[in-house]
Amino acid sequence: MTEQSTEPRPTLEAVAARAGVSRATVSRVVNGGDGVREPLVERVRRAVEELGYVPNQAARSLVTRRHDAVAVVIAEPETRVFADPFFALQLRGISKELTAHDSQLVLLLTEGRDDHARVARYLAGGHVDGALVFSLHLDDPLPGLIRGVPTVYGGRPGWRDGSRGAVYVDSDNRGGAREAVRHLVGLGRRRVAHITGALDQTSAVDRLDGYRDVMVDADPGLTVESDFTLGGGERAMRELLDRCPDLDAVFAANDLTAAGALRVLRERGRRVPQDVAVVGFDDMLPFTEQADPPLTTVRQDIEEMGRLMARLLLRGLERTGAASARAGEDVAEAPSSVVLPTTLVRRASA
Amino acid sequence: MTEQSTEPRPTLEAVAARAGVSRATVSRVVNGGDGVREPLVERVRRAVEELGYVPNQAARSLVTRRHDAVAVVIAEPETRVFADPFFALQLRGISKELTAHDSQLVLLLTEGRDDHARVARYLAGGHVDGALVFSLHLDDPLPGLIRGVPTVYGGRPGWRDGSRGAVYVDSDNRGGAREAVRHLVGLGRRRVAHITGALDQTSAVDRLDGYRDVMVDADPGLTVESDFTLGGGERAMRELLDRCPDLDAVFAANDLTAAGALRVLRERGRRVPQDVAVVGFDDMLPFTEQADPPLTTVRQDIEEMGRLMARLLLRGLERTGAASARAGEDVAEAPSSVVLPTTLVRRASA
DNA sequence: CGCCCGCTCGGGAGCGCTCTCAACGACCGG
DNA sequence: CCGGTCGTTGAGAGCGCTCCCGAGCGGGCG
Repeated sequence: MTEQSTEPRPTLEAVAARAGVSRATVSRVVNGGDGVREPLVERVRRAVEELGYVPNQAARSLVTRRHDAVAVVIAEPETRVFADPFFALQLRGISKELTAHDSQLVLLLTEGRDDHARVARYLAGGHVDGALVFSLHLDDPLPGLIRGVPTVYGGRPGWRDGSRGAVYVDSDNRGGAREAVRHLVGLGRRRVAHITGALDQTSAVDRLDGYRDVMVDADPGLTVESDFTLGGGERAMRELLDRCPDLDAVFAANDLTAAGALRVLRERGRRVPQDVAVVGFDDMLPFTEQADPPLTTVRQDIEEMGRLMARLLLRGLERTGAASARAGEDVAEAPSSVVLPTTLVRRASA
Repeated sequence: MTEQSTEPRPTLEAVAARAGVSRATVSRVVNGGDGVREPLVERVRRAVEELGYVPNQAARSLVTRRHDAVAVVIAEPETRVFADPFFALQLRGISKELTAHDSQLVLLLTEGRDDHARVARYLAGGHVDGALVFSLHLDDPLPGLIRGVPTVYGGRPGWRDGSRGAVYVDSDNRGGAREAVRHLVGLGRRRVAHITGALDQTSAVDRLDGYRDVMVDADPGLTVESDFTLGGGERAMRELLDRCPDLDAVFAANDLTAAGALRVLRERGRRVPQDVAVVGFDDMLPFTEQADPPLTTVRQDIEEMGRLMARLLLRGLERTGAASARAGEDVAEAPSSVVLPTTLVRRASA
């Protein structure tokens, strides 16, 4: 392992001495250089360069109370998270946005219940400026434990009392589901079934609601609860076929579920899309394109969701910290939740 | 967005006042309580509890020069990373181990070349105690830029000069490949082809070497270069079939590539495994189990790799920082690289 | 009985930085 | 020509913590 170099890193003091100015001046230059005359700026810059000076973040945080770091909390009791590229893409979007604002990403993965306390303590400890939280489940205790830390949620939190002012970024799950089902109906399908996702997640609930919006008088037997997994999709599809052999379309809560459905349909000798049309949700590439037949699905821009979450949080932080805002300047609005549109991607399965 | 509470967080001083002791004593209790008599410990603990005191990490780091944080660097010029659960699982292993040692995980994703400098600067800035680096590509400039930060690599770094003492954790790619090919040979296959991974990654090179170890005199035409992707696997399989129509087995550098191969084989009317046996690499679940036919593949324990990387790094840090080690106590060995075994998982495809 | 040692505890310095405030010129208007 | 003002710089305090050192106090041993 590469060893830690023992030579001490240069301090502000050292740079000041070398440049022949005071610590305060060096500090000013390092932090943008406002109010320092050009020749001095130049001299300080050179000294910084020569000494390879890098500010000590700990010392800085100690006085500024800013950390230039944001926690990303992924409460993840199940392994499903890692079965699709959802979080990876989201992280990527978040990372991009944070990097652009010189903020670091502190990743907090939880393992079971006890861990929630740990995460809450960490957040309360003021190590980070804010938090981005993926609250997957309706009964997740975490949101209740987070106090005093600006937070943006990924996906609408499922609180009974109407998500009391929480800021979140979500896809238009309900609208997307509606579009998917309308598409199936537009194809002339009348017996449109729905395989739900795990109904302790708002995304699954919203997609189910979207389905119901269009299929107002649908046979309740055409809806079967599942869990967003491939195996779950298979099981659900078998149950549906047994119960309603005359169904002519399936709207699955996500692509993985749709994949399970496709497999069972083939197994039972139904042709897709001739006998049964299938629509998924997510547009999980390259899987959807490579499926047999290529899957018609509802696309959501996952990376953009991540980017937006970060942007919302950072904007909120700026606002709070903007004591220095000039009078007369518009104070930025408190950020509010955003619901991103979805688009139906038509391929061969419906 | 939940607003930042403005009431100031209690300091050591406040706890000391409440408990009627000095700052130093509170500090001792907070850091383990050695050398403080029981009744005092109790009183301090209660004061901490009542005030909800949480140590200010910035202040602490300022003097201790420890951060209890480790950077995870993912140099990721391609999107392949997010197509399989590789990094997610690795991260999970890392996270588990770090959590157990009260360390935080700072995630650094890079976007293109300029970002390497940013990452290097951050690491040099002494924000973290060490780094875990996934150095995917042979020509990756990052390892050269990392100075003075204890580092453990994920996967053998591909330096020409023999990886000069770098500590890494890797799977036994070569051995795993050998086992896979031997299995095919054991099945009576004589024309065993290999679809390589992206050969600018050591894992791909090592798997190719493993293949060659067994197929010493193989027709060079049976090896075709690819890139670890599904589409790449398809292309490679087509090329192979055109070139060597008589092949009776394929060892693909990973499961995704194998999936592409399976698809093309079906398309061309070859039965798997009767006409052509196929083995993959990774055991990427649930995909391998659900493939048609279920894929025989070489499993590597990705999560364990992550955990091990973190453990190695932390052990190295302890060693360096263990100035307080009692004389006579064995000084821990400098950690050295670990190569994890792989196992062949036999399913239907070979 | 006295001395010395070891265990507890508190005092205080200082980690590297930011930020306020005062000092100092230069410059402008009256 | 002088007072006021603004722009530029430096001095110094202090963020919350750790850790060194020395004071105080028993207790064991000679």
